[in-house]
Amino acid sequence: MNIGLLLFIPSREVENRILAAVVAAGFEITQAQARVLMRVGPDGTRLTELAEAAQVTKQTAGFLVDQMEKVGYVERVPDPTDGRARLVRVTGKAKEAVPVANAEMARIEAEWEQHIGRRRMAQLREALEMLGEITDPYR
Amino acid sequence: MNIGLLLFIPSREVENRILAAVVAAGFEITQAQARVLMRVGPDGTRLTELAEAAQVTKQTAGFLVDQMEKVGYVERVPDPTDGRARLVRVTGKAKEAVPVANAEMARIEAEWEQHIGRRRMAQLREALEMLGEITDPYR
DNA sequence: TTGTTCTAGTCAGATTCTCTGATTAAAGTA
DNA sequence: TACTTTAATCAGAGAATCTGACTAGAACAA
Repeated sequence: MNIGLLLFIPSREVENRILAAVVAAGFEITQAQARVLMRVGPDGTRLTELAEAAQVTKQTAGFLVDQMEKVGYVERVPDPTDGRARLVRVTGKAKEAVPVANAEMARIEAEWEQHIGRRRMAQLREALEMLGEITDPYR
Repeated sequence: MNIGLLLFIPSREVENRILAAVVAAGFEITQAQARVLMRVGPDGTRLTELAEAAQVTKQTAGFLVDQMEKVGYVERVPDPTDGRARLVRVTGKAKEAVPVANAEMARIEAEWEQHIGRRRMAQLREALEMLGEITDPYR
């Protein structure tokens, strides 16, 4: 079976479940917004970088950041090192969602480990980490 | 690092590259259409099943099948076992894209194997196949 | 057989996401 | 200074997706 599909299925499972958990906890956020939000670094990240990391155009990233800014999940602050740029930063409000997401993620990982075993789970993660080195445009 | 993201990145890489290869070969198809098309079985598949497998609503699946039908990649035939249903079938025209997609997939897998090694590649596939058992709504 | 309920698919309408192309302002460079 | 590049935004359009309502056939219960 096609490894692209094999990757896609659990990837979507994780996305769906984490989003559902976060939304159930009262946060108003969409999948597309979350994909961008996930890529915001601890000290803020430029829009252009976000766009590249999330693999969308700057316009799309800007659109999603606009929405998240409106509901207060991110803020834009001037970049002190470059007058043209602004840094997108995650606010405290959005950070409250992190433990919710982590809890659901832990639940999923536990289920998976239950099914495929601890050894294979570790191998899966190792292989994926390495693949990230050549496929993640963020690095 | 979040395993959802770790899965998402290479998954999108595969999608992007296969789509690009197929489009470059002269086929007019989109990512969303391809995701549905991939799930059509050898003897045809009902729209409802396609929707479930591709994790979209019936309306969305219908919309995408309409488009693919217009350009001749699929056809709808009555389901002999159920007067309400119709089977979506892949046409010969669309099947011509399969070797193109397979070739690109092979190229990607070779690159990956180059980077992570044959053993890890096999472990990755094994783990993903097993995960599919509990996460693939098609099965 | 005859209702009643369920299922497959479609229609209508709206929202969300995403893109291409053009523009502005600040940096970098010759 | 003048030219080129870069970060971000504006404007407009197209693609993908959804919710809700509907039709026709199937399944089932009395």
